[in-house]
Amino acid sequence: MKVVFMGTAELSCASLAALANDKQFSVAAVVTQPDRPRGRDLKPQSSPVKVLAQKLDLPLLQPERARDEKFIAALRALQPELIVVAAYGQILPPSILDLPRHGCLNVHTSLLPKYRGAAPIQWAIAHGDAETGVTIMKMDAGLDTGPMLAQRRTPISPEDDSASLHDRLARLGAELLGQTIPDYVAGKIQPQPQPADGASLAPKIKKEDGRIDWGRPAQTIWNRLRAFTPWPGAFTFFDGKLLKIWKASLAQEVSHEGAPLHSSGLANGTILSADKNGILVLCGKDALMTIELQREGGKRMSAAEFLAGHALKAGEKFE
RNA sequence: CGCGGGGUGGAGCAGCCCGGUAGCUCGUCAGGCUCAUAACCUGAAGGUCCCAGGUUCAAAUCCUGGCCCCGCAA
Repeated sequence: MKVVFMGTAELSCASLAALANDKQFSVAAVVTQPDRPRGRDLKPQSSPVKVLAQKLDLPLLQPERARDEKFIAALRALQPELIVVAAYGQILPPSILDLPRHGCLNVHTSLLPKYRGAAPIQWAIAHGDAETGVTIMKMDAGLDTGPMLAQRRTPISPEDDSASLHDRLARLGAELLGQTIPDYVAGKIQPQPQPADGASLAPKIKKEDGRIDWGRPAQTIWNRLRAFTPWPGAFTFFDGKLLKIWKASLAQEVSHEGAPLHSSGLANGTILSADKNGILVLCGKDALMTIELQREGGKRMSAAEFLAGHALKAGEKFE
């Protein structure tokens, strides 16, 4: 069956690979975003999908805008029977959605209708959800509102951050896609409308989302830290410099000099202790044990390494 | 040439502005203390100060050119 694949991010690559490796599919073209300035020199860089497509020796299309008439004409000329979309990064017009006989399928990394939008993985962790998953749906004109074909769940563990969950969901999505398409095309799966209840949006993450608000409960900060790792990273300021926190653990029932924390009178963000186990920081509720961090311009390192070169004393504050 | 920080014993940093014996915290090793320890005390080993030129009586330090790492930005 002739398919066209549309994707841009790293997440898309597993799905593209699955399609390309499966003999029942023939990938007529790969559509990805144009090369964008990236990296330290701000030079245009290929998207991960472009790199993979070139490696697989697949035809590549990089329209500036997906709704461009010329691009749509080119797409139509390929006569795809199905279009598969995964983290492409542009809204597709109805003329594309209706172009292939079997429509457009999308791999979305959440249990729809929860977390529609750009950053479902991150928000599932940030909200402390016990599980998330991946959904294959038939695209319609709305934002991730199309009827669903298949879903698969995965638990979110305390060790998960967005990087680990991303990789797992990318794999799951690719697997599920390969299993679902044949049944769908054969008419064995009827797309089911998304439930009206439980819908929510997972908006794009902004840099500022990574800024730690020490006034929040440690549990919340910890969830957000894992959600925003590796990007944009959970960060705070110390000594006027940006300080990223890569890893931390929750420290509940902490006391300060024998007294419960909330009556200590200390400001949120205050360093309660600093030793090789980590840097313990007071939060709105409980405390956060910082165990891996990185100063701006510096390398990522353990708290013990950091403390060897930066004299941190109890009582100083993270801002 | 988008902006900026950095490369100093094994790790993390100071010293550089204002050239003149390379220092700190930790690790390692040896000894001591201890029922014992990741604790404490004493001592020791370990460095082409990223590379190549230049200036100078003298360069980690000043100048020029490279290489590498990182933050911002995307």
